[in-house]
Amino acid sequence: MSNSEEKAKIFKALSIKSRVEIIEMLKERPRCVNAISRELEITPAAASQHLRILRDVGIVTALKKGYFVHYSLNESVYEEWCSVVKEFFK
Amino acid sequence: MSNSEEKAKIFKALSIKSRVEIIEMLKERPRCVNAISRELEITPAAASQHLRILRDVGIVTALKKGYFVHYSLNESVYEEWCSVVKEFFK
DNA sequence: TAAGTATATGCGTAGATACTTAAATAAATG
DNA sequence: CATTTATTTAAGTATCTACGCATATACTTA
Repeated sequence: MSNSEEKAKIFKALSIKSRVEIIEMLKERPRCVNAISRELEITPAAASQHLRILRDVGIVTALKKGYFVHYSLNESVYEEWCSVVKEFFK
Repeated sequence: MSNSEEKAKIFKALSIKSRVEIIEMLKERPRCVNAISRELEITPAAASQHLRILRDVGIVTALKKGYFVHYSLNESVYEEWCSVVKEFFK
């Protein structure tokens, strides 16, 4: 994947308000789908779908605990994104 | 516009490889549509449409010179985007 | 004014995307 | 085992998007 394709991929994952907000929330602490959907006032299905997209690009990880799924920020991918984006916006 | 909506708007404008590349090019120096379309190997029409989208969000400006239109980065908007993005990725 | 060049725009198409509802799956618990 | 709760997935719909082509517009120059 070319450099600009990589950047576009990152930006695309964050091109929707709900997903930006999910990342902001997960920067504070991990949360389950229900908590996310309640805070963002979207249906659990919609939250789940956004989380799948974020999982697909690796920025969040899911950990099943009982019937809750705890989503958290993937710190190493986040750091990677930080450098890529800072390199673009320098 | 909410803070995360603003961020999503910025990310969305950059969610396509061609547009990321256009910004990279314009960071170097202004260019006309033809130069952009040739460098990116896309039709002038496609370049023009991407430039319109980038113009709509204010990140580039168009300056007509004869029958060339010189596109350049809007430095102040770019600086604004830098702070918004750096605040998100800190 | 005719021809050539640069850019913009309208329109159609194919594919992507976001969202909703409903059903399926999985785990906990009475 | 039946019920409840959390999450995912499927299916459907509406909307958006990128792109190409054709055409229009604008400007230059012979």
